[in-house]
Formats: sequence, C-alpha cells, structure tokens
Amino acid sequence: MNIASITNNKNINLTTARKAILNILLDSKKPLSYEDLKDSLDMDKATFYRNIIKFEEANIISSFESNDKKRYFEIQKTKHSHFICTSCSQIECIHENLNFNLTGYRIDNILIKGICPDCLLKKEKNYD
Amino acid sequence: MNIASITNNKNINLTTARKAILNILLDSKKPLSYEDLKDSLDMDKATFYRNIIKFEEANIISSFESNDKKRYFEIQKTKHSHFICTSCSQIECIHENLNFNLTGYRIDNILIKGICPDCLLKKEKNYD
DNA sequence: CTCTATGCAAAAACTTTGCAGGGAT
DNA sequence: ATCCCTGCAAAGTTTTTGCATAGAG
Repeated sequence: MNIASITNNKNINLTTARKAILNILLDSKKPLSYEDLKDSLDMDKATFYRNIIKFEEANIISSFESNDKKRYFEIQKTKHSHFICTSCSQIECIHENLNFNLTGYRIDNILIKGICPDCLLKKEKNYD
Repeated sequence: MNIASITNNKNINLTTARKAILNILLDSKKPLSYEDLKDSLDMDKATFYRNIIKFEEANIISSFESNDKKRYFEIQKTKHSHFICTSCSQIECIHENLNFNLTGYRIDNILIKGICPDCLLKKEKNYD
C-alpha cells in the first residue's frame, strides 16, 4: 500500500504537503491528531486542515473525536473499529469483527467508548 | 424514570439549573447539543457546561461528538447506540443489540458513522 | 494564463476558567 | 461561617476563512 495507489483516480494532486501527511498516517499504527503530527510536518495548520478536508471528501482518510476533544486521523488500511477509554483516553484499534445488520446503511467506522481493562482494575483496587 | 431517582446517591444537589437540564434531556427522544438546549435553558453557558461535567463524572449523562463538530448530550434511558450520517449529519438511535465480546472492557456507548439509507439513495440517483 | 495550493493572520465555534457575589445548610 | 452554585467576562483550544503570493500544467 502506497500513497500513489491511495490517491489514484481521486482528483488529488500529490503535492509535497499532501505526501507528507499521507506518508506519516500510512506508517502509523494508530490514529494521530494534529498535535501528534505537527512537529513532523513542515506546513501551516491551514494547509494541513484544508488537505484533511480534501482527503475526507475523497474517503482517503477518516477521523473521529477522542476523549481529549481532539480529532484523530487515520488511513484505514484494514477495516477496524476504535475503543476509547474515557478514563485514560487511550485509543485502541479493535480488529475483531463487530457484526450486526443495519440493512440499508453504509457503515464507515465504529467508535466504542468505555473503560479499558487496566483502568477497570485500578478502579476496583481503589474503591473496593 | 425521574430526575430524583437518577441523581440519587450521586452527591449532586438538584439545583434549579440542574433540574432544568436533566428534565429536558429526560423528555427528549434524541441527544441534544448545547445549541439545541440553550433557548429553553435560563442559565449561563458556564453553568451549563460546569453541570455537564458534573453529570458526566457521575455517569448521569453521556455525550458524543457528531458530524457537525458539536457535542450531543443525553440521558441513556435504555441502552442503545448511535448512527451518525456523515452526509446529512442526522443522528439516529439504534436499539438493535450490537453484540460482540470485548472481554475485560466496560462498554458505555457505541457510535457508528456512515451513510444513512436516504443519502445512499440520493447518491445513487446523482452518480449512476 | 489559469487553476490549484500554500502561508500568514485573523476569525470563528465551542468550551473552560477566574473571580466575585448569592444561596443553602 | 462554610461550602457549593452561579453569572459575567475573559481566555483557551481546535479548526476555518480571507487574502495575497507562489507554483504547476
């Protein structure tokens, strides 16, 4: 998987800025926020966000808001869902198949919020 | 279901402002944003948001960000998930049981993003 | 040349914080 | 008397917009 194949037939010029964004997201194992990305990116935030809008319109990347109120971006290399711990704000990719039938809907991504096993254990220790 | 039973044993004084917020959310069939609520609420936004933080800490209400970048609040009367259409931004409550086993996790709510049947049909008509 | 992409600065949208006054116990 | 709650104004955070310049085809 490479950025040329991703942007193929999508009407997206692969500028230096766009390549930089896509390459980092492609290499990353987890979704990244603008804050995570900005030090590695040599571009203005306006350019970043404008390109993000383009990528999302073209269904090249997807984003979701995490517990820390920041938006996280990713290229979905394989179909997966996300678990967000509302206690420690950790984001986990869930590769288990979550199957349910919402007939007629196109499902793009699934966000599950709750408490992760680690935080659940800590809670038990503190309050029991 | 009433607000007194909801706040029972939760260390939350039921002030006028708090009753107002909870009553509206309790009556509503769908999640509401601050913008949806503000005209019906006679309080400053600071008071609103401070109380929301309290309610969330007490697990009385939950919130999620929708496609319009706004935060939507609700009291979960019955366990359900939400579907957000990234095309028309509509929020739907999904009462179907989504079953998968994430052992060790506490799951509080599930957000599904995609395209709703109406928007899918419109897309087909425009582009086929 | 024309169209698209970029940087910079300013603005926008939503939420939070500081502080001082009010109310309840 | 203390503690919690509130309003107002100001600040904070993330994202978007306007405008002028630079670059690609």
